[in-house]
Amino acid sequence: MEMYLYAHPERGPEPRSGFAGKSSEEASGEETHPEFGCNDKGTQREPMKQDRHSAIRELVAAAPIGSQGELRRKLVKRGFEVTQATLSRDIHELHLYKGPNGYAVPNGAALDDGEDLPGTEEVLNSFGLKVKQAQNQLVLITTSGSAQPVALAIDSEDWPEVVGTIAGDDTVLIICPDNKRANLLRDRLEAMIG
Amino acid sequence: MEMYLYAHPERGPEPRSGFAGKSSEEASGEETHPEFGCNDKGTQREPMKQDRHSAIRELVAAAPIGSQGELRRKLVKRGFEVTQATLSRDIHELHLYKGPNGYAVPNGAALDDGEDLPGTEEVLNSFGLKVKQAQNQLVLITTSGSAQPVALAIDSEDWPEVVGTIAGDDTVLIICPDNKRANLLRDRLEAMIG
DNA sequence: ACAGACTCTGTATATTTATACATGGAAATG
DNA sequence: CATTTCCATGTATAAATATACAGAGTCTGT
Repeated sequence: MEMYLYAHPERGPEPRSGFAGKSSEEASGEETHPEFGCNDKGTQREPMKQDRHSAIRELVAAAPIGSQGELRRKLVKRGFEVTQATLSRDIHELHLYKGPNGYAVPNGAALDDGEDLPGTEEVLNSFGLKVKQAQNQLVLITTSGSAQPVALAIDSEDWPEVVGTIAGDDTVLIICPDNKRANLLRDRLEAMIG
Repeated sequence: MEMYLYAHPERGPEPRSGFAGKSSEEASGEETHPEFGCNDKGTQREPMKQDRHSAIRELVAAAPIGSQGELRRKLVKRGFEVTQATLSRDIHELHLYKGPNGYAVPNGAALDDGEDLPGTEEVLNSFGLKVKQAQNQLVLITTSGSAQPVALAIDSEDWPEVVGTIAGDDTVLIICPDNKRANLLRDRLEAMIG
């Protein structure tokens, strides 16, 4: 949900899921033992959470961790006594992902609801320099370092004249179905470059 | 553990998780209804699973899907009648990740465990989305950030139909000797994507 | 020092996900 | 054709994850 250190669009309440039995992981009774009553962590102010988060990041990066119970055991070995509930929250706060190989740190790509599409016309007008054609291929020259965003904008247009784009640093290669449509697209792009 | 087609270092039995109540998602009783007895899918051979997988990829890419129940409802709207159990398996087979924004397609950047070349079939199955052809050129769309590793895998195959490849962020351009062989290669790649 | 606002966390439980079994159909075998 | 093998999938249920509540420290202002 919170999108990490980014835009944070956030929408609904975003429910998560549940818990129940004892779990084969924790085997014997040892899951719920930090005394009982309730809180007690205040041992040394509160930097504890920070450290725990760091530890989690390390552990997750080091070896595949498939469940919060497993993570909990590893944390205990490092001296962090916490319950599964807290780990669930930690994982949420750290924006970790869970996949085939257990938990993983986020790798960019996650931007789902990002609404920051600048608009092809705008981007081209700002960074586009010129367009050249070679049969069904178009080579779009942009200002240094802008090829990537420009290609992204073009891709998002979903134009039928565009089969695909590949961007370098200041060059975007656009593959068109055929010469005819490459021509068409070239005119359109040139118009946008102004 | 079926392990499927992938590198999957996977260690032990790798347990997953559970299920229990009725879930607010499915509200009234309608989750478990496809008759009962058992199988019945054999309707039209078996391409059904393939289509379902494609649909899942699309839905997941289109909007944030936070649970399998939610995914199930969207699939039903598209005509796919399946149970949560099947979706759990599908998601496993598609190597999808679940994060702050719901399910997401895998990101090539996460390939840090294995040291050996993953193998074209595995990589394509995980990151390949679709193939388009423009004359003697093929444009392979991959999940965000996975083009590089996919291109690498294809290059290492040393196929005679491949003259060369160039990879961007989510697009791989493959140059073939001629249209005929581009066609041949396209079919092969599509088969590997599933 | 006390009340109010916050934060962090545990407990108990609701929700979600993964799996052990079992079934039925298609394709492969004999 | 009967038998054996796979495969995809449903059902029931175990396992895992998220959350509603509530309590205990910490701060702050009065």
